[in-house]
Amino acid sequence: MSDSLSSDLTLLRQRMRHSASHVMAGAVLELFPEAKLGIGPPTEDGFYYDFLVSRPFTPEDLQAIEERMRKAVGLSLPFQRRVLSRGEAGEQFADQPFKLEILRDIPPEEPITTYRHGSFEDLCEGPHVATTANIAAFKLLSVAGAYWRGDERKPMLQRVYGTAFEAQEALDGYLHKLEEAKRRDHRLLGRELGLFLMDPVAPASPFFLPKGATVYNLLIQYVRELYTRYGYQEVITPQVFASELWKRSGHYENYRDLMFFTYADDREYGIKPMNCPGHALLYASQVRSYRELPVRFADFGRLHRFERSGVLHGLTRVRSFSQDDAHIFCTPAQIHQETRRFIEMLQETYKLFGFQQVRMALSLRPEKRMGSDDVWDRAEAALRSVLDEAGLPYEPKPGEGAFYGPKVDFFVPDALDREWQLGTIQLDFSLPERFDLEYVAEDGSRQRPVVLHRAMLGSLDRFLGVLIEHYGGAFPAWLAPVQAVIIPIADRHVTYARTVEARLKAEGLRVQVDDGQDRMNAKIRQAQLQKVPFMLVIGDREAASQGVAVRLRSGESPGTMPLAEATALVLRAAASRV
RNA sequence: GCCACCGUAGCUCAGAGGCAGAGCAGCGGUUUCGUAAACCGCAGGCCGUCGGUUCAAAUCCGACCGGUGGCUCCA
Repeated sequence: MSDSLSSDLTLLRQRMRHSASHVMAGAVLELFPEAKLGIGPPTEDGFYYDFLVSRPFTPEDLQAIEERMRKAVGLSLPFQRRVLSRGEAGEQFADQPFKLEILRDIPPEEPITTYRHGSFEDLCEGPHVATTANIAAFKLLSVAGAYWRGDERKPMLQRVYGTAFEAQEALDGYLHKLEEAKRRDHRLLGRELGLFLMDPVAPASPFFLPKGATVYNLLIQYVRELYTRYGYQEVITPQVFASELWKRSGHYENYRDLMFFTYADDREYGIKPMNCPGHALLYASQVRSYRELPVRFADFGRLHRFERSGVLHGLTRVRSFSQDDAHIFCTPAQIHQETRRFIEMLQETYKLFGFQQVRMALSLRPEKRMGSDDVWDRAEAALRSVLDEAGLPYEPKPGEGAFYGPKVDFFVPDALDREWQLGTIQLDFSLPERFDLEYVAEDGSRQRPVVLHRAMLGSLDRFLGVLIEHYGGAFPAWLAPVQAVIIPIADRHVTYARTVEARLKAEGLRVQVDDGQDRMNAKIRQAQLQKVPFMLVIGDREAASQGVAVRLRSGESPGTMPLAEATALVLRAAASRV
């Protein structure tokens, strides 16, 4: 599909979905005449409309609304645009307080327009499809609470979500994708594959079972290899710091609600939510020369953040986690080079995991900030030039930066085309000030370094959750917690199976013998369900020939081969990291 | 934190005022099998917790804890 075609389709869908939201609002008003209307825009995947109603919608209500919508679509009602004066509009929406509020916010020079289909007329810029019949295929999906204007101090409305497509097949495809996403849910796979569990005694804090811990540690091992190549030094820092530290770093003032505290000897301690203050102490522990910069401290320390209960989700939003975290202390002139090297490392890594398209967002100076304009100018320019040189598209986001510095966030689509934010690199002018960090420059003067907070995978817990969904639980051989299951057909084959096991283990492979009483068929089924990459079946023939019959989880069977050959096959797959 | 919904065996779920159920998993036995589920049996429960209504509560009501989908948040 060409770019112009795909953008035409995007526009068509936007219109259709916007129109569908109007049709939905019309249907809701027919069924709930007292409903007050919020807004009803199209979204990335569909549309929604917000309503203030006396009672929340039930699934039955959704059905009834959808039926009314189908009627309206069947009637091929034209969408008619109308330009109103402010007075007319005020009258038209006299009993719709939210619409009046929107009306007040429309700049005086802009025209007021409405769109009408049938007897329903809504304040709206448009555009819309020609008639309701153009809404080819739609479905209402869910209902949830949503604050008016996204403000938690404002009333909570009922938001009905739906989606619409230009053809039934496209809608079916989308619904199928939702099903597939459900099937790959890392919370289900995490249990089925024996990777991790959660327990109410530690809400939102994962327990990694042996298999999950294996994958987790393999990720760390991979990152450590990169660190060796890219010049990072790993450090280990405390878990709990007296509150003085958090006061000094500013976390106590700005981040306290998200921290856990503990008390001992009449002293208050904060459990670390971030590694940076600890690393600042390490940096400050000795006089630093410009010759040793950049200093890159990496830390896999466990972090705890008291996330609000409503935001928690599986491994992707937890209260206890580790990051592939590192802080780079460098001169302002080194920002460019350090950022460039980081992006190189990050792209190498994302490619390895099969995340092809990296999207980047560059968050620029906010209203409230620290550091001089000169420093911001140089920092932003440094980031821009790196991104431009990398030839990667990025979206500048004015005002979105943290008060302590600009940042770049990295997003990738997974196997189901869902986008995740993984990496980030954030400049920090505040931390060096607060900890009075210095280095001795060439001319002997004391200078202030800049700190770069950076992570490629982000929270490893979250990244593991993303990977589970990305791979659907079928980890590539290098990451699979069990790389091969050895399946003896009958008890008399167990002895030889143990020999095979010993041979593979000697090569550093993670293997298991299934010596249970099940039939071979059941053992294969079990290994398939556990998504083990290799199954090595051993019966009379194999035992006699000192070979193994190889089966892959794809269902392919390369057949029987000598043990040495099978070992090499598994080793190659594990070593290639693909 | 806010709105809605949900908590019954390890897992998936049935039971909706009157004796606590099934399948899978587990355990025991029989079977020794050639590429996705052998057969028979056994065991398994403070029905999330606390309180209330009732002769009687898994079931109705309330609070709390935990989870799910959104919203907000993600210095």
